Amino acid sequence: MEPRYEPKQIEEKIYELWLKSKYFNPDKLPQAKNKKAKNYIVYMPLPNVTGTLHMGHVLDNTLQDILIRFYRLLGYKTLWLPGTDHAGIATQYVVEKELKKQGLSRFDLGREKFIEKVWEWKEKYGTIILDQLKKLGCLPDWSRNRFTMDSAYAQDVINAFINYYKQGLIYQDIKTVNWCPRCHTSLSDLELEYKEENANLYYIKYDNDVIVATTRPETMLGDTAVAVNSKDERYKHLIGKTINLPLTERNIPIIADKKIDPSFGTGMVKVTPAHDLLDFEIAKRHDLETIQVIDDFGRMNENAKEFAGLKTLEAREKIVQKLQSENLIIKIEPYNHRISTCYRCGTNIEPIPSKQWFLKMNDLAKKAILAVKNKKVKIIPKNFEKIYFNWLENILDWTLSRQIWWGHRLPVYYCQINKEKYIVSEKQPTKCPFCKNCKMIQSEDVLDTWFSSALWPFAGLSKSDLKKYYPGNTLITARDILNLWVTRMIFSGIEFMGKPPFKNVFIHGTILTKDGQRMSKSKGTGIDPLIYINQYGADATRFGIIWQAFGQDIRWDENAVVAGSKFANKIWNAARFIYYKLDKKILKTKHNKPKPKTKDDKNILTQLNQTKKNISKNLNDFKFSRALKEIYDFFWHKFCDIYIEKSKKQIDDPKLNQNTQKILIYVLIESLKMIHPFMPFVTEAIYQKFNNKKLLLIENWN
RNA sequence: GGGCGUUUAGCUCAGUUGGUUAGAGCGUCCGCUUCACACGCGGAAGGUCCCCUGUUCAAAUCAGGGAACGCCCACCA
Repeated sequence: MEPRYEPKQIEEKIYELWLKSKYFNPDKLPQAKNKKAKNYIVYMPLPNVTGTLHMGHVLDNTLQDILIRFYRLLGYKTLWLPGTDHAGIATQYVVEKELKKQGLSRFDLGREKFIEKVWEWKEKYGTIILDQLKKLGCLPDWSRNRFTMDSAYAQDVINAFINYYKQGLIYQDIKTVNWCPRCHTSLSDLELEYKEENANLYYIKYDNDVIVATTRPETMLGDTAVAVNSKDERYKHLIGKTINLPLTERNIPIIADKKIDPSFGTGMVKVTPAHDLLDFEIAKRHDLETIQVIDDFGRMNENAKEFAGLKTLEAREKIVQKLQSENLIIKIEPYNHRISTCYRCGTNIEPIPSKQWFLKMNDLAKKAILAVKNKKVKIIPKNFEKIYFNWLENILDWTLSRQIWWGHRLPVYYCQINKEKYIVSEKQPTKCPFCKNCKMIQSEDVLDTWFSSALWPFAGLSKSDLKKYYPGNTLITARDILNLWVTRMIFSGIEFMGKPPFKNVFIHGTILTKDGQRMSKSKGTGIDPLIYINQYGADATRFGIIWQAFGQDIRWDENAVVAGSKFANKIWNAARFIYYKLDKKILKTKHNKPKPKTKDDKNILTQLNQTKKNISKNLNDFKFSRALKEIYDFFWHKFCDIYIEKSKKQIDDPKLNQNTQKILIYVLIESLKMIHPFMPFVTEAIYQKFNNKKLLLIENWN
């Protein structure tokens, strides 16, 4: 053994050993023969095929790997199901960015060619993260790896859609929805991000008595009413009157609605049902007309008359100028507010009316709420349950359809003659039931990518696996996708499998930079974890991240990785001491629990026992950092600093020599087992020096 | 506007049900190349536990109030 632990030379070989063993597959484990062996199942949060490993993946997957390795040692049949997500908008966006470098848009290529490009991208980059996970030492069941667009998976997606449709939960409607003019698609409420914007609040005189305040004057061309609060004494006399909408020939009514806040602006609000979600609601209540003035690409349309063709911001300027020339702008005051943007490309969202498919959420939400209330699913830490309930209790119907090209197309087929007529069908219909003649055309829309990822816990498993490996035990993920993904998996699982897909949801922290900023590629604050893996080794990197992962926010500190590499070296050297100090006979015999002969013997064996218990308890409670500190403290300060030092003298004593050797090797092997889930490479490498007949991977915890 | 979280050593963080001199890693200082490890060993310095008030024999810990920072949610145009 070298005096220094060199991870680079060892990690790859060790990983090969594990791969060869096939022990990542629960059916190939020694305990698979034991009918009483229980399952421990973790479904990996699907990495997107867009990118590369980041610190969040490192944390997320290390935690999962720890659990799987720990429960495998305990004798469970462990399944860690890996896969990748086609990640609709996200992947489409990165491929579009690639195309843009050549001056092309997806529309230049057309749908088929573009999708070919995306598949090329997927083939090229789809496995990068999975390969990186191998470097990290993560060992999911590679034999069961899935992609969310595999044909079996796609079939489950279609089945799910049809199932919901048959129950009457899916419907088509025209609503004002969140629209990304760049991605050219609708978005669900969860797919928005908010940005602070320094804007202006324009006070516009619509009539001598009617002054409205707005941040978006350009939408006024689509106004179909002015609204006041029905209790607002100032304006009671105006309700029911009709005024002329400036810059147009149209007359619009003044209406009363409870949602109007009398204290904002003048207390009078322009109502633009086509371009504001609240206004759309108000219009529904008052049966107002919807006039669209902004098109899919964020430009003014023909309804905007002389302003047609202008981008919204240009139109805003022009319209304000014109209003000013007519003395209709009373004042302009600076106003900060939050605007919604597309969570993938950052473009400002434009609410526009659009025909989309929706999933009724009421009943599904109730089931998901109940699952947590009845403790069928536990969310840890518990305060996240509030976020979960809050979202579900105020839920709106889910906009399922997207107008992008990369994804699962809706199993909806339209008649070519009567284009409003459609059927929902698993396969391309042979005959159109409406005109009896045409070849029906499949909907151009694809499903929200989260609709398919919501099915992951069962769509990722084969039929025979479903019986064995559903539901799972634990889901580990970050808080930002709790509702986007976890909640939807829960109600999908209940809906299609009759049971929630897992019992525990553990939400870990978010990794920030040392000065508390969010890590992000665009800000340049992201750190590539491979730097640490290459410099310090995978074990040290894992150690570093778990060491810090106590709370919800983790300010990344490289020093923890340094501590990890020192610890790996310490373990290596303690083993090296024992390896060279002990009689070869004792090394090779089975290491049964020895009896203590001295006070120091007794202490170390007691402490070992206690540490083992503490680790089990902490891992059971998802207190990973705590467990790591336990074993760190035991191994370094109790075993190395005290016992190994004392053992040097005991070995010199003929009466104690043999027994002390037995204790040394026993405590070492037991420690390797405890450290293994956290630092799998160095522990397995050492174990192989002592016993190359078996893998530490499948040792017995007790 | 609602909800949540954080605030402890120079830095990153522990501190479980209130109980001796408040801990770890990294850093700093001093000593040591001792035959597992200098990525080491032995030792040391370093804290108004954010502030105020209260409960208590006893508060980093509990209660009330406040401040700073951060996050999430919401249809104030």
